Amino acid sequence: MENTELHPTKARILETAARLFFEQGFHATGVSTILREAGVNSGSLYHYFPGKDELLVGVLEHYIRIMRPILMEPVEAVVEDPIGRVFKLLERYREGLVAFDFRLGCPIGNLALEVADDHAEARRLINQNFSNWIDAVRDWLAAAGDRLPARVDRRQLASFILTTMEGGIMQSRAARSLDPFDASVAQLRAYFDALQAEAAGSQTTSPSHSCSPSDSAAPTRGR
Amino acid sequence: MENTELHPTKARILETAARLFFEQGFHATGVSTILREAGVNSGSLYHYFPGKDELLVGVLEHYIRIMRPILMEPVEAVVEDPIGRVFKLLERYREGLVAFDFRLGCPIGNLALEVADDHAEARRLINQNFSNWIDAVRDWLAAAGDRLPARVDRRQLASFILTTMEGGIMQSRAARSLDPFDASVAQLRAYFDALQAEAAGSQTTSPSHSCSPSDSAAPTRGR
Amino acid sequence: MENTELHPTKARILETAARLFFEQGFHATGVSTILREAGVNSGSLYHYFPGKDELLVGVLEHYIRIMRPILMEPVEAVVEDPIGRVFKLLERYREGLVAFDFRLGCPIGNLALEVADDHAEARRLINQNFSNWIDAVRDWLAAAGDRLPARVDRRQLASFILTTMEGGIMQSRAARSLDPFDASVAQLRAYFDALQAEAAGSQTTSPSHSCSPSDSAAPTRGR
Amino acid sequence: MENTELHPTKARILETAARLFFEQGFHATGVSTILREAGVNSGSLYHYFPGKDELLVGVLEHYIRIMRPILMEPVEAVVEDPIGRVFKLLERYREGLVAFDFRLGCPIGNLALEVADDHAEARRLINQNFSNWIDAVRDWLAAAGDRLPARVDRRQLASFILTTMEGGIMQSRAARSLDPFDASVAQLRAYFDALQAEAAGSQTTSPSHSCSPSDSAAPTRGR
DNA sequence: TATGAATGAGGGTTCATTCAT
DNA sequence: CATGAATGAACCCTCATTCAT
Repeated sequence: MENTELHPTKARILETAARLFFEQGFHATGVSTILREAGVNSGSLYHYFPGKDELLVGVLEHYIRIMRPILMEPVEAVVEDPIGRVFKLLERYREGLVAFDFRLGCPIGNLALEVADDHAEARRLINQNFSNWIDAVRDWLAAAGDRLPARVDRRQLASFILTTMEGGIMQSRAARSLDPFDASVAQLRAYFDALQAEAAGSQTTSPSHSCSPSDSAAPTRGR
Repeated sequence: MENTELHPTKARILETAARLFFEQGFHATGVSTILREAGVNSGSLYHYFPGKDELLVGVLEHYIRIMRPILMEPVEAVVEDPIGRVFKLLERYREGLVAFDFRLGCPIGNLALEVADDHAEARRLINQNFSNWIDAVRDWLAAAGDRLPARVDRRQLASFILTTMEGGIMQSRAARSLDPFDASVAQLRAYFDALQAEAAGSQTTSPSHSCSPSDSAAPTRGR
Repeated sequence: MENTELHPTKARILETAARLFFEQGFHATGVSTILREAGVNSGSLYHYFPGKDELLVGVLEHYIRIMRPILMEPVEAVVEDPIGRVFKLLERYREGLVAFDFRLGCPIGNLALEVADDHAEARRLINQNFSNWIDAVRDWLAAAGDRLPARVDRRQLASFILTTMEGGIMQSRAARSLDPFDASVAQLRAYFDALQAEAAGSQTTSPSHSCSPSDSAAPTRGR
Repeated sequence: MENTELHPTKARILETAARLFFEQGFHATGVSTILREAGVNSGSLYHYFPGKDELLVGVLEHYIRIMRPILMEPVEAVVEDPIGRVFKLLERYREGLVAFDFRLGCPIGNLALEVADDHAEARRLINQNFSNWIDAVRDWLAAAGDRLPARVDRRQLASFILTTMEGGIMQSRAARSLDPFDASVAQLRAYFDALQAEAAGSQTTSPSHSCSPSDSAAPTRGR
């Protein structure tokens, strides 16, 4: 569905740049590498993008377009339970860590720390990516209804989930081990358990279909 | 105390490189910039370091040396309460965000995402930095004794605190706002409250000097 | 009246290129700039002109076409006296210097020094432009009849007037001041006065309607 | 004498750039050509000059340094008569036209029309070159004493000589013929004759050692 | 005719590094 | 140890031009 209206060459440039920025970082990726791997020559790239910075902007807009279809919707298709979706999403990132041998994490997180300061528009779009991610998760949390205490701000909690993902991935990449990621997710799970217990305690209705700690997406190895 | 045994030129190179890698990132910092700002010339740099990569290694070792004296010890000097120290430390990073207008966060976190994949030794040292950070916090948590449930792995929890810091900073830099950082810290605080409540519930001893949620370092604005 | 038979697109290309070559020089003007400012695309330009060099040729032919209508004829319409026309023409260039803040001078002169060596056809047309300019002024001088000494070659003198204009403009642009131009014109005026005096001395007829030095177009400031 | 204190590499870059800018113009000369012909590689050039623009500035400063030793002093060594020096100097430029087959003229004049508008510092130095040239000639004219009328501003007249040279060269290059240059010099000579006649007429002393028109450096062919 | 995507050589410049002094 | 000139590959980008539609 993505890039439907885009010129194929432009789409190829965008996808190649996205991949390389993800794999190597923005500064470490030379334009010539993008050109070679996209099978395009320099003039064409600069026909579509004024410069490397604008290509970065294009990549970040690309991520905004694809986030829901390739990240949230697959999770929603597989898991029904709102809170289950949260941990399923985290599991996806966990799988990515394994699949790419800890060398890749979250493309937005990488760019956030590398380029945000110097590129105003890029920073804005990185923030937009984060914001959309949080909003999608917040919608799941909202769907959890009274299974979470009313006092808990759903958007703050969603932001905390993003925090857990990004912070967990950062440590696991450095450690080349799932342990830190799993540890963080386990603690988040414990927090959710406490929240659900609190919500259940302050209610008259039956605390049905709770997510038990035991079906955690992240088995807390090394505990 | 750091760099006591270092040649002053080497120390100047190291400190300049550390600052510039922090401010601009590793790839975005040219060797010539380091030379200019350190007031040395290339021959001197390459006398002390075989190359830019090894300079990065030196910087990361430098961070290992200074972490406790400039990060943990000041916190310990100001706050006595073990759990209070955790949130005081987070407050330090919060102050850094404000002081540098959201353009600087955690130097190790930046490098972790930018260079970890390609530099084996750098990755190892980044991990060592994280590990030392976690161990220091774990020691504080251990000092909290039975104010936290026995079932909670102290090191896992310390790692989760690092996760909260790094993930919160990443979002706040992108948002150029304290809100995401504060939101994450507020959720962490809520988790700690739950843990302390649980620990207090399963005990006969008096739950003295608990850190109440109200003295949070991070006012949860925008909730 | 110019470009009557030209296709409007071709005319627009020509006028835009002429303006940009004048403002920026030939090499400093990119084809893409011409395209953008003329509102055409590359295919159209290369439909009308085989390349940038031929566009230059077209521009020089364009100048040949417009020189008399926009340069000589307006002068002739305003001034009747043949010698007066010479200095009126120089005054026009003086006004151009002021109007464009010394950043523009004579379009042909610019191209003469920049491209004449490498473009045979361009050099020929630049020479043709100079030649036409000189011929027009020679006609004026011829109309002055015996007010100038018979021994003076009218075409040589006309060439010297072109020399004065080009050399004066070159210096005034460099100085960002009218002084050098005015100085050169003042000296030329003095030369004309001497010539007219000589002619008057060797004649029996009345020295009517002489151009007195006092109505000089170029007030000799800074003398 | 020039470049005595300059590093040999820097001097070679400067001389090569000066020659190429002269032969091809500033924009038409690629940095890579300068590097190749100077036998230097890019890093070295940028070690001495921040960029191509500053190299241009260096070249113009170079011209300021060498103007008197290679232009004025040889003329002074050969010709004693002050006014004779003026026309000897013009003869030198005439010889240059012939020697380089009308493809080279005055390096400063070329740059004046090509780059003056966009490079503030270059424009200033071009003006300085012109100014120094004029001052040197003015000194000769001053030495002519009462052989020229007192009413004639010596510096204005010197500027007019520069004008004659630049305007004459421009036309001769376009024409690939000495005729325009010679024509302009012939007219200038006629003007000088008139001035000297005027000066002689208003004096009691004998008009000794006048430069007669017949010993003109520029035989007025094609008259 | 018009359109604008594609071409690829070359533009000026910076890079990390080496090495003679 | 220090100096700073030298190296040349690589950087991002623009150039004039071609060509399929």
